[in-house]
Amino acid sequence: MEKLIFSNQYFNIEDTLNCGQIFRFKPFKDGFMVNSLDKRVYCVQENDKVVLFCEDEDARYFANFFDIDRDYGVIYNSALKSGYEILKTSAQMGKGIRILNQDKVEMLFSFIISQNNNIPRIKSIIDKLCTSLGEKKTFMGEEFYSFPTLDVLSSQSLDFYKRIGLGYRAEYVLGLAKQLLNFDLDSLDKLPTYKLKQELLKIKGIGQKVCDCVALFGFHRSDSFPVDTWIEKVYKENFNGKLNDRKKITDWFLDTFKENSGYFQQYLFYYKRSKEREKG
DNA sequence: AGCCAGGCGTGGA
DNA sequence: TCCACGCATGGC
Repeated sequence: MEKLIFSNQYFNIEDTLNCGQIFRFKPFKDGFMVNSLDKRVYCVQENDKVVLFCEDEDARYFANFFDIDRDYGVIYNSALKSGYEILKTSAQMGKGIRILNQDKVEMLFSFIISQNNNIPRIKSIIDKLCTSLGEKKTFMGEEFYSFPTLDVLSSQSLDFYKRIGLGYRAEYVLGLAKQLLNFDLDSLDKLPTYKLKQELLKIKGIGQKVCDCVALFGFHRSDSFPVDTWIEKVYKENFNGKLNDRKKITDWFLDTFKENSGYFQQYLFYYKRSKEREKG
């Protein structure tokens, strides 16, 4: 078992997990179990440290997963200095958010499932995918299931996907699985962001918003700014925005925040969604 | 009970 | 090109 220790100055496990970028995690003892592909890491916040436990051979994977080489102080401070009060407030609340480096395939499936759906239900559907099609593994005496392989995903019936609650998205998921079988997503790494998005948009079921999420969470393109119902709300209520078209709203934020867009988007999304849930 | 969720594809103007 | 609409399901 490997133990990785980091400063908590710009690293908070709970905020990083709850800000909507990842769906495969659960509270465990004093911390959280987090899954990615066929791997698992146990994360705990201890005093002024974040401690990660994983298999020895996964140490590098999870160090990169949590984006540990990036200086989030620079990002955080430019959020404070942006001149937008709501962004300052959001950043202060989400100071410990990091943008994870997640698996590209897993992100495509996760976010094609996410459209017109709510986060608890997205989690539940992805969990069903893993428990019914994934491989059973053991970590720290706990059983868990890996994310299914493309071979398995692409050989399911349409009816299977409908049964686990995907509704009209079932066709998208099966189609995605079949298309990815013979496609290497890493080959898109070298493309500029606009070109990467052009490629992702060719997949049926993937529109602007899902495409932006995959570019940000799977390819770490921080010049992406996903606009969903929550962000549209922030835009109108807190930025006094007048645009209605989501693509144009995305472009406005990209033009305003440039390379910091993706990080700021997560601060704002997390803040707005937390606020709304407090009320309810 | 009824509105809404990390939206998208389609068909008609 | 733009817009309105339907869509499956279940969280709240």
